[in-house]
Parts: sequence; structure tokens; C-alpha cells
Amino acid sequence: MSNGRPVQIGVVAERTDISIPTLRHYDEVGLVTPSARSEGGFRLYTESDVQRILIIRRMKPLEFSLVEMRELLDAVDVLSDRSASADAANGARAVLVDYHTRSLAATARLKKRLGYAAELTEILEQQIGGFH
Amino acid sequence: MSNGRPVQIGVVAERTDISIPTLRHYDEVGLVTPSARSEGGFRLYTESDVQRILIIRRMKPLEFSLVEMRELLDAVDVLSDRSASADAANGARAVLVDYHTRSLAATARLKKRLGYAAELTEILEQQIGGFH
DNA sequence: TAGACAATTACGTCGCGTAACAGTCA
DNA sequence: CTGACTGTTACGCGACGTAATTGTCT
Repeated sequence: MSNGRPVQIGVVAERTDISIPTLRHYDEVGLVTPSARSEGGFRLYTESDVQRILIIRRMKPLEFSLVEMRELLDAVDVLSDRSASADAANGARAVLVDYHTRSLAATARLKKRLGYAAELTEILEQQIGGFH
Repeated sequence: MSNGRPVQIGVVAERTDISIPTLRHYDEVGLVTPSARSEGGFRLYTESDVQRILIIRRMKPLEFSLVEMRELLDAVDVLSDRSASADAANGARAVLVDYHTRSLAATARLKKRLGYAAELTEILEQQIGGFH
């Protein structure tokens, strides 16, 4: 399908809203390794590299660690790999089920915090308007 | 009004859902200094100390730094201090107006992230159910 | 007195941000 | 040859968590 040429880190940063230092960090720790490098050493990200990054962006709000993100991404990779063994696929699915549960929990926490945030906003409004 | 005796750090941690190391850290950096200490040096938090901590808990989700939290708390203190000068009160109100604006922005970011989180959950459901 | 709780000091962690300097080139 | 972009290395930081040890006491 849509398969543009690999892009440099700056383009990725803009498209994913993730900073360049962060992308380099992800490469360092092996979370997202760009599929290629230019002759001179520039990181070149393919479309599927970018997809990985977008999954990360979705995980970030739920406060998974980079290690956890890697685990989830690896499981996704296994599932989309037709040449994987049935055992591997089952293991991967179990991992994803686990992460799904944890995602729900994390989402609940997020909503709770959103509630706290709303309280703060309200308190500030009272304080501001309180002494006109 | 309700004015229980000062409580130790463990009680505060339980009531505010903020860890003991974190509370000690807040003391260290001068964000929440318990109003008293026991003879032997135990931190003793009054009700108003706890109220300060609860405001912090509301700010945390919005990702304000500890320095920013202190600035906001100081402004709140000025406003609730009847002996403050009119100038001081106006300055404090300006600060709070600023934080109110920033709270709205931060809340918007939070909601955006909640959206990302929902996307992740959905993706996981697809992956899990995709190969039954 | 024992046990639960707390204090301090010091060091570690995680996830980047920030120079500083050199090399690349869509 | 310039300028925009990127690379690496190294250090720093915020906000705690985690021992280890000692002291306190609702």
C-alpha cells in the first residue's frame, strides 16, 4: 500500500510529535531502531518504524515504562508475523491480553486524575473570583 | 471548625495517597513543611498542611513542576491572608489567573492523551480478537 | 520490652534535555 | 560554499524510590 521513502528523524519528530532527543533515546535503548541509515549515518525511518512510534505515543499517557513498551511492541510484531509458531503466537496474545487489562486500569487512573485537574481549575476560579 | 490534632507522616500518606518518600521530598524542597515536629523529630502535619498536599495532588496530573506548585500555593496563601497588602493580593490573583489558563491547557492535553489511550485499548482488542 | 513507625544519609533510577563539537547533504 | 539538518559524546536534571542504619513512641 502507501509506502513512501524512508524519512529522516526531523520529519518523524514533526509527524509523531515526539522530540528528536527522545527518538534518539528510543534508538539507543532498542525501542525503535530505524530500519536503515544513510551513507553518512543519518537515521532513516520507514513507514512501519513510524507506526511503531505511534503505538508508543498511545502508550505514553498510560505511563508504561520503555521496557514495557518494548514488550508490547514485540508481541504485536509476533502476531503480525505469519511465520511465527503457534506457541509464539499464543504467548504473544497472552501478553497483549495482559496489557489490555492494564490499559483499562491505567485509563481509569487517568480519568481520576482528570477529575483532580477539574477540581483544581474550579478552586482557582473560586479564588480568583472570590474577592472582586 | 474541624481541627484534629497533628498527624504523623504515615497517616498523611494514607489519607492523601501520596507516598512517604514523596512527602519527605516535599519537605526537603520546601514545598510542604510540616507545621511542627515531635520531641523526637517526627514530622507532625496539621489539617492545613494536609490541605496543601491535597492541592498538590490535584496539580500533579497537570504536570506542573514542584517549583510551579510552590508558586501557586504561595499565591493561594497570600489571598487567604487578610493581613496581606492590596498590591500583594493583586499580584497573587494575577498569578492564579495565569495558572488557571495553564490548567485549562493542561487539561486539554490530558484529554488528548486519554484519546490516545483509548486508541491503544482498541488496537489491543483488535489484535487479541483478530485470530481467534 | 517489643514492635511499629519514623528520621537521616547516601546512592540509584528513569526518561529524557542540553550543550558542544563534528560531520552530512532529500 | 553555505545552511539546514543530523551525528555522537557526555553531562545534568527532576522527582522521587530504595537501602542501610539509627532513633522514637498516639
